[in-house]
Amino acid sequence: MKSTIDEDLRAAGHRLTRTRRAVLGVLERTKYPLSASELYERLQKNKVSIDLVTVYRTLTVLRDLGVVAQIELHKEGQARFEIRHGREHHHHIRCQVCGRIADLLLCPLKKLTAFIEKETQFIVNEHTLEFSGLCPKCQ
Amino acid sequence: MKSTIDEDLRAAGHRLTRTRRAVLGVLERTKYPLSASELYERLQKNKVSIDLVTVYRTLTVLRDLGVVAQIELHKEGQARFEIRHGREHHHHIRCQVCGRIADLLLCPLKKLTAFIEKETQFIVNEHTLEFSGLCPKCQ
DNA sequence: ACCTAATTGCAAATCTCTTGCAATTATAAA
DNA sequence: TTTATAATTGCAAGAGATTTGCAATTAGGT
Ligand SMILES: [Mn+2]
Ligand SMILES: [Mn+2]
Ligand SMILES: [Zn+2]
Ligand SMILES: [Zn+2]
Repeated sequence: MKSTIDEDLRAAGHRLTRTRRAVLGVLERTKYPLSASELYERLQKNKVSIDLVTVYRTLTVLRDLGVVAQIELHKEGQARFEIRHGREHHHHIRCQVCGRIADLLLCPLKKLTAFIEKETQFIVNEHTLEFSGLCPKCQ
Repeated sequence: MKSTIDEDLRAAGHRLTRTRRAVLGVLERTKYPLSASELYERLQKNKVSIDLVTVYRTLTVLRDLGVVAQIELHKEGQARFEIRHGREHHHHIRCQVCGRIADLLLCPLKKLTAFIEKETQFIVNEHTLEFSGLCPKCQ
């Protein structure tokens, strides 16, 4: 039933290279979604030399495979990515002052999605749900 | 109780100029959120000559005043704006094929917001909720 | 009419993300 | 192992959206 990331990549004709392993490693170790440039910085700290372009291309591949999720937070101007493989679908809240992002381990949109499909006659494939406000420290 | 857009602008030390009136006019007449460049094109068709930079600056002012809402749809890469003043808070669904955007005249997040505030200790100020899928014509 | 602050246009800069292309590398067939 | 083929990567350049600097214009109040 469940496949490994390596299997997912190979099934699509891709390879799990050293650089991809490094990108996945950083994402696995981080508990909130990272932007491409943040990821790039962390790789450099880890003495892993990968061009920023390669980070983007890697994220595109992993996102298209469904291994990582692309998340766009309100007014951030840059996409963020986090591991999706083997994790529960969830949403986030972001502090407008310090930028801290916390997971919301829930999704309340099952019923609403069915309702919207009936009302609009659209087929709903995706949704984004994001909150922002003030974290405990910044209040 | 209710203020006019003109009053809102003046209260903040701004002026309701001809160009701002033109921007607001286009937004009033359009039933879905427009990007800055779309707005710019429509102004040109209306023989209103306003620089794209001015469109951006106008939208920033109106957004900060709460007169228009800034909406970011998943993977669109550009912000959209629609009149908020005097309208009900609501959300949208976008067709992944033709790009058509429809209003969803609902918001199911009152209770969830209270729950999240209790759970995370954040104060929630904003949320974004967006759906995407296939519209009836593109299925 | 005069003063001051707000507004605007134009050019240039930023930021994020993508593309072209040649060099490198992984994988598997021969 | 050698060879062929396709995937991967880096570097330079390009694109698209949005912002900034600055001088010229304009709106409103006194
Ligand atoms: Mn998360
Ligand atoms: Mn709307
Ligand atoms: Zn969800
Ligand atoms: Zn809502």
